[in-house]
Amino acid sequence: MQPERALPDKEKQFSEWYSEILERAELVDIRYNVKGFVVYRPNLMRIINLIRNELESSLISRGHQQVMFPIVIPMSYLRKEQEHVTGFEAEVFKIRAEEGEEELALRPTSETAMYPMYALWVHSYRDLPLKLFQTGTVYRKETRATKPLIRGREFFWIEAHDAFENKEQALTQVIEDIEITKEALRKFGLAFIVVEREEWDKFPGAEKTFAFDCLMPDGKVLQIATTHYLGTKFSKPFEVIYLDRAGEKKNVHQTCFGPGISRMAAAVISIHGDEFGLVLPFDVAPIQVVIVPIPKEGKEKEVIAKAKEVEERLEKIHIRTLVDASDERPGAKFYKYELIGTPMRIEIGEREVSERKLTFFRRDIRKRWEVEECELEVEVLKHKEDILKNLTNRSNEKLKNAIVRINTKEELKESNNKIILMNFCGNQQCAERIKYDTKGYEVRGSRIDKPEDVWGPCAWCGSEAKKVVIAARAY
RNA sequence: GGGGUCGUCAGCUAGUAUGGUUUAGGCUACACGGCUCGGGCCCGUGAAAUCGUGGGUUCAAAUCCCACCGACCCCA
Repeated sequence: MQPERALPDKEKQFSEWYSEILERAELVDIRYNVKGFVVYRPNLMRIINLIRNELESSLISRGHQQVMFPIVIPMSYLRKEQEHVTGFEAEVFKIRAEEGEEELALRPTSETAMYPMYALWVHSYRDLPLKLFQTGTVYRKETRATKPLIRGREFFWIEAHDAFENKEQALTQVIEDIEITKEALRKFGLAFIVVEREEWDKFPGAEKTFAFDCLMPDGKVLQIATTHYLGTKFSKPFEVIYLDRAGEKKNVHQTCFGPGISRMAAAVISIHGDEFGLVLPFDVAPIQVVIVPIPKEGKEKEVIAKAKEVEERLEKIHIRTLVDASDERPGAKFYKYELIGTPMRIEIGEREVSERKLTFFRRDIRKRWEVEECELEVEVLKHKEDILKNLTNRSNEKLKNAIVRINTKEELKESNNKIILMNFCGNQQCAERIKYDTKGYEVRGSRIDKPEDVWGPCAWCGSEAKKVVIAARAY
């Protein structure tokens, strides 16, 4: 082992670790040289597509259909809902209009692109619910420092936009969106908290906003998905109206759900990774098992034949397998697949062939062991589960240890890289003071996955607390 | 919006203070050949940089000056 080639310590120097892993594992290339825009390389796209498929099939199995809307939005559409424009206009990329044409915006999100069409498509309660999603990029002209996959001016996500007859149905959808996200994050082994955002911190134009936050290694939280109840705030200006069973005109109640694919990838990379590179659970691993043949002079054929045989057996049980028979040295291959996070490795050399054994290696714990060849399938499937369990436990543990309860201003000021649980008065001014006086702690909202009862006065201002909230530094 | 730091092969960089023996050097990666193969071997050879762009000063500019472009950081 050559320590000088290991990555920096993830916990101590997260930024350095993150930049290096993105480059070394060939995930992104930042040399495109436009602020906030990076190139996604094949190793990243394969992970991203697995995340994307997971979410898309989950949406489809719950009655959504896929669409694709234009990337440009006429400014007049964007301006139809007042709070919405106000929230986004500053960071919209505009395409200057030619003489006599309308100015266009690159979509910062697609409500105002989609809802004019919804108005044309929805006439009757029979057209509802309307559940559509698209996968694609959106654009926001961030002025703050950008970080690949975490804060870009272009990002890749899914947005599902649903329309219902009434509030109850819409709120049921919000719960379903939360379920979809939880399900996916469990497959990725990521710990999370779900919060309802404060009144002033909602998505521009939403009645209610719910968000998923993951804990990054530097103690900041990363919002990786949101779902919003929009009420009739958009259906009024966009006139998305249906006739109900009594023949009465009604505005639809809408929801929108935005799981961030690039941010989920960032979370998987950051939360599971270590000083040797990525650590991927099976469900997001482009290669799940890599077979490294170890040739000895004169025995190459037997070794390769055995490797191929093992590969075939694994493919039969739908394991994404690769035999790396290139002429690099075995050691170089070991490091390479550890760098890109391949969860399991099987080494096959002369010894394995003659003893009818296989040498296994697990990326998450970096341990080797031997099993009888006949145990192959059982062993792989067993460890597939075990790896996910281990990553989940680790990640849950870190989240649990980061959450602390505080009761006073002083405790909050002294907190460092913690997720704070505190009583809160509910005032925006108070939240702004907190952010200003504590080097960036933001009130993220109240947990809905683990609700808490108020146990004292507002930890900041001392007045009566209305709720218990999470406060954290955030990306 | 205000302030700062920095642009040299694909990556990391030496050289810039004091302009001139530097054919702009090294390590990694890359290509070819050899030797190997149970944790990134080793040996040899090669290719690779109009020193971010444009202008200026000078006998002479990567080095000094100006402008622009780009990246990064800090503060509001």
